[in-house]
Amino acid sequence: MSSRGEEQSFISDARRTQIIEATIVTLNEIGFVRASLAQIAKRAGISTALISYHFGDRMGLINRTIQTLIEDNASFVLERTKAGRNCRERLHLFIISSLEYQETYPERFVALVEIVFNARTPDNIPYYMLNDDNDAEPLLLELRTILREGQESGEFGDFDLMIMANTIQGAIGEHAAPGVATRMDAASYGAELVRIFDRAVSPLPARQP
Amino acid sequence: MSSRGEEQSFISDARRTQIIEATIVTLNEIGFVRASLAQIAKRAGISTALISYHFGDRMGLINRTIQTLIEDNASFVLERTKAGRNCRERLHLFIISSLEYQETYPERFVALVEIVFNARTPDNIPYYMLNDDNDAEPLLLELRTILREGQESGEFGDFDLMIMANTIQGAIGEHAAPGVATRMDAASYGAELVRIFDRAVSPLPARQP
DNA sequence: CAGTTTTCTGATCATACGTTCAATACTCTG
DNA sequence: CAGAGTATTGAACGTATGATCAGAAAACTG
Repeated sequence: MSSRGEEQSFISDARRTQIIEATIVTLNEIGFVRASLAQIAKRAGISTALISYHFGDRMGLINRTIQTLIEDNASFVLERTKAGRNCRERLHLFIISSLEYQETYPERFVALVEIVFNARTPDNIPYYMLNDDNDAEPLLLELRTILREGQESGEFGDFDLMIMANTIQGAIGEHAAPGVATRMDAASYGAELVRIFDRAVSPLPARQP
Repeated sequence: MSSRGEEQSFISDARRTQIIEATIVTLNEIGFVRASLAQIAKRAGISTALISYHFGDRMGLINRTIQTLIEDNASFVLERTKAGRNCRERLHLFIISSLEYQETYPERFVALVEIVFNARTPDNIPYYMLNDDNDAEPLLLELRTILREGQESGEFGDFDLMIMANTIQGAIGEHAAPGVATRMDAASYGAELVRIFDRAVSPLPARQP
């Protein structure tokens, strides 16, 4: 193989995941701005040169890390969501398990936020401004699918698909931020969100005769 | 006065606002991470030393900038919101004018996001994790007031005040991010949000006899 | 165990950053 | 218009950063 070990390899996969985990911890503790290669290397107990060796670039490391975080979050939520017997149930599970993920892996969620709102693509486009048609947002795509199928089956009423998906996503993300909400456990918060969006999504009741 | 011109002064207020405006433009164009004093100074057509002279610290500049942005946004929205004749109308105006602000001053909104999600307090606490009981979030406070008064007057139904406020705030913020939504004008997006939260907030219809 | 490849480090480099300071220009005021 | 206070600059400093490289160490292979 080439001297630059950027591509897949044998045992060093473990090293790479170790470095990524150290990156996540560092991002959570001191944030994107101060998460230098030196800080990450110290936390991983290795030299900074080794990080460059495995990921080539600092940007390479960041990209792999956010990829890991998104896949993690997505598989957690999707696994629990697919147990739903109908669209309404799947929407409930989507909301609840999303909040459960935040509560279970808060450092991973913070790391994800740190990258998404700090990093920019080589074209200088912020991650949080990125077009979402690609597969960088599997959860948003799943959410839209649930909503669309619910509309098609008549389970849900009439609303703008994209906007409702964004709104639900925003509500879930907002749970992490504000002080009061953070002090509330995910289950209670999730139950209330379910109540809110259950009404928002359901068909209008038949007009009284 | 002291040789360090950090406090209020005569004509140099203009300089300070000029520097703050340059900071906003820079944050919008290249983001928080790359928005160095040199870049800001270049855009303002002055030296970096002058920034330090007026704001003491880089952190001082950032704090003044975010303060300006929050006040700007708040006064824009609050001014339009108070025209509402009842809580429902005020909620509508709150949502619509918030989106209108984003559409009218996109670079200010981006700058606000860049700071909130990048900067940390001297205690290493991310801004987006800050407790919201203080006056750093005047719009969130207003939103809660609207919802509370609506509940007290019977205009609105039963829901968790804090969570509903967070949800609405998240929905508004989310408008800026996703590709599809960004390509939609604020008025249409706002109208749909109003529709969604009108239902979420209104009292349950009387049960059929 | 000899040879080859992969993994890893310490040292080094250029660069960019925020901050400081002495010196200069400007703007008032009396 | 002199003199005092204010505004502004260029240069310099110390530091931290990401990247590079030659070479050591380890792991693997035959």
